[in-house]
Amino acid sequence: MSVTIYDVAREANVSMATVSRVVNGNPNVKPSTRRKVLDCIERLGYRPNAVARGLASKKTTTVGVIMPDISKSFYAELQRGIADIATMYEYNIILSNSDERPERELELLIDLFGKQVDGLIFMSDSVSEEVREEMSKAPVPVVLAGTVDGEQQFSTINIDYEQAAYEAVQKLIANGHERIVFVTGPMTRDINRLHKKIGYERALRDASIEVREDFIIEVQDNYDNAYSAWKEIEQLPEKPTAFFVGNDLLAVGILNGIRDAGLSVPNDYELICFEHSLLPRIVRPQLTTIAVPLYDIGAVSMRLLTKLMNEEEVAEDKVLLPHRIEERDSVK
Amino acid sequence: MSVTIYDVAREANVSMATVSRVVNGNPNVKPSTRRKVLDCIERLGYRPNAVARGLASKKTTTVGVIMPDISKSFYAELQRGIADIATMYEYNIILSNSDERPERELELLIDLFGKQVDGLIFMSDSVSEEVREEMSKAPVPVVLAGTVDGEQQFSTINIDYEQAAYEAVQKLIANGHERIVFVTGPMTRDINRLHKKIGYERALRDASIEVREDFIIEVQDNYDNAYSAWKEIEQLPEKPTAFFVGNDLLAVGILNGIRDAGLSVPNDYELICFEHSLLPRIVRPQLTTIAVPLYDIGAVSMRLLTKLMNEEEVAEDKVLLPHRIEERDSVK
DNA sequence: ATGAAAGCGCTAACAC
DNA sequence: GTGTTAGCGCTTTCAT
Repeated sequence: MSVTIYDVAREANVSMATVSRVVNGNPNVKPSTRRKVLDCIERLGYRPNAVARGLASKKTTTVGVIMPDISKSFYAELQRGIADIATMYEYNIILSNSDERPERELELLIDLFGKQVDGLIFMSDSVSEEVREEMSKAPVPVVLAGTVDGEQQFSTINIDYEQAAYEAVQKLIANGHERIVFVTGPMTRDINRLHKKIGYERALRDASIEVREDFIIEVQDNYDNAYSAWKEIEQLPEKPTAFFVGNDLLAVGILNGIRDAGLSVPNDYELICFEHSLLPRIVRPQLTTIAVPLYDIGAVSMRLLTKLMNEEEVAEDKVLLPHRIEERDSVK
Repeated sequence: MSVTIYDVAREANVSMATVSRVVNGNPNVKPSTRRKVLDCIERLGYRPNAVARGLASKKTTTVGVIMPDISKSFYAELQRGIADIATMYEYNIILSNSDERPERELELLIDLFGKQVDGLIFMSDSVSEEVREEMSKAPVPVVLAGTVDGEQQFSTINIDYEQAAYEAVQKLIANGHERIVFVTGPMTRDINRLHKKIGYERALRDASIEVREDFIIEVQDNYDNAYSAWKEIEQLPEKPTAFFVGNDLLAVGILNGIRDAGLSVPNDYELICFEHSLLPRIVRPQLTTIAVPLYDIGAVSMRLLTKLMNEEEVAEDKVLLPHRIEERDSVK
């Protein structure tokens, strides 16, 4: 077996309580004793067992993170923000992918609470009823990162997606466009249905432009689908002149569709989208976007979670981080 | 306090051992008793405490994963493969980023072993001496995923980078090129110095082409640096005619440099690179690449780890997965 | 400043 | 088939 606190105590001729004190930096230890203990720890190669510590102290210094899919840059970037702050406060992260399946999300919540995480960060594109219920009786603090909570029930870090969408579409309108197609991921997602779409419609209405259902193109959230969607859009009886796209991957699909058809952005079509990755800077023309501070959303979420776990006062637990429009070459 | 196994036992008029048995699916329980216990569990809302279980059983059903940076698509994709197999075998994952700093890697190893993970997957671009030493005395199985171990000491899942590089360069040579630039991330990384570079050189030598140091361009591993590197390459006294690039992000940097200078791929230059993400399919022209099965590397690594953790026999613990050349439009 | 002792919630012999 | 009991390795009162 490996060396325990008890072995150290015996070796140093002190009680395990004293060893525990020096390991935990408790000041109530005479310097000479501390040195002696430290010495034995070193010599025996003692490493505290975090599981035993967790059982005794009821703190695991571990937080759970549930997200749809780490292989999507949106979440990977958020995760990096979360992880850096977690490191700073000395928490580990148990990361799991839900693929946005509510049953799976529920399973994971139960699993992670069972593992006694000290807190949880949850990401998804909607909060289902079962999930809401389970999170309501969570034994530890929960914060939603980059995730829309219609009920405003949980602590949440986001940007104002609706307003951002509004501004993007407004920009297109200011450039003289009236036939603006909205290309979006599944409308089953609250973020699309309740925010991006609403912002799009509000901008049109404020400019007295009719909202046309056939100008709202819903696709599965991947590059190939967006690329094929272009063919559908090409057939539209009334031709659009501009695109507002829900994210950069879809936007590049549309862009490539346009370009492979021998047409040009921004001459034949202007386009603006949300920015979640390097893509908008990498393609040609570079895309004008609404930059989403993903890393910051993750970092702020984790910071908030640390406060909640420490039972510190928090001024505001529903925060909207600023976004900005990144002017590049897909809009004149 | 929350409900414990003891509460359930009392409520069901059985011993905690029996409750433990039904919770763990031990068949030595009379069906009627099982039903009664299950009923109380349901009624009291009992959830097993995984920390206590871990302390008693010495198994945490948690594995540690150390990687340089989850926000890089290379690692995110690997991680997805790891995570899916982990889910299948009911392990959780503690994920942490090392930024390739050996001190940090060491810290994380110690931290994760302290948390009593049942196994560990390690990724990095080199295995430093301290890290090697710590992993050698690991209390649990370790496997390296997508990570070069010069000493062949640890279980490892990889592709044959050297051979892949060889084939890529050979392809360029077959197309008549003699002045082929190798653009690479830092040579401090074993994978670049010991594999990709060697494959490049071997291909040249086998074709009796001189290896020129000024044709090996080392850059920091990001898009902007590759983009600027183009300007440096442009100044080369002898002009290259083709590029072999260490990864797709760097390749796109070079590609954009070329195109923004008004030149064309594949007409003015041909280019081939390793493929780690969607990028090669997304840019125009689409890039000819060596496809690396990242997801599979992750999945196979995790599968191997499960066997090791179960002390099953493993036929081979150093595996090279197949790679293939993906013909697209950056090579004629 | 230090020690003794009682748990934390569970598993795993072992006994019946 | 079920109960008893001794830990797992630590933290945390409470004494001293």
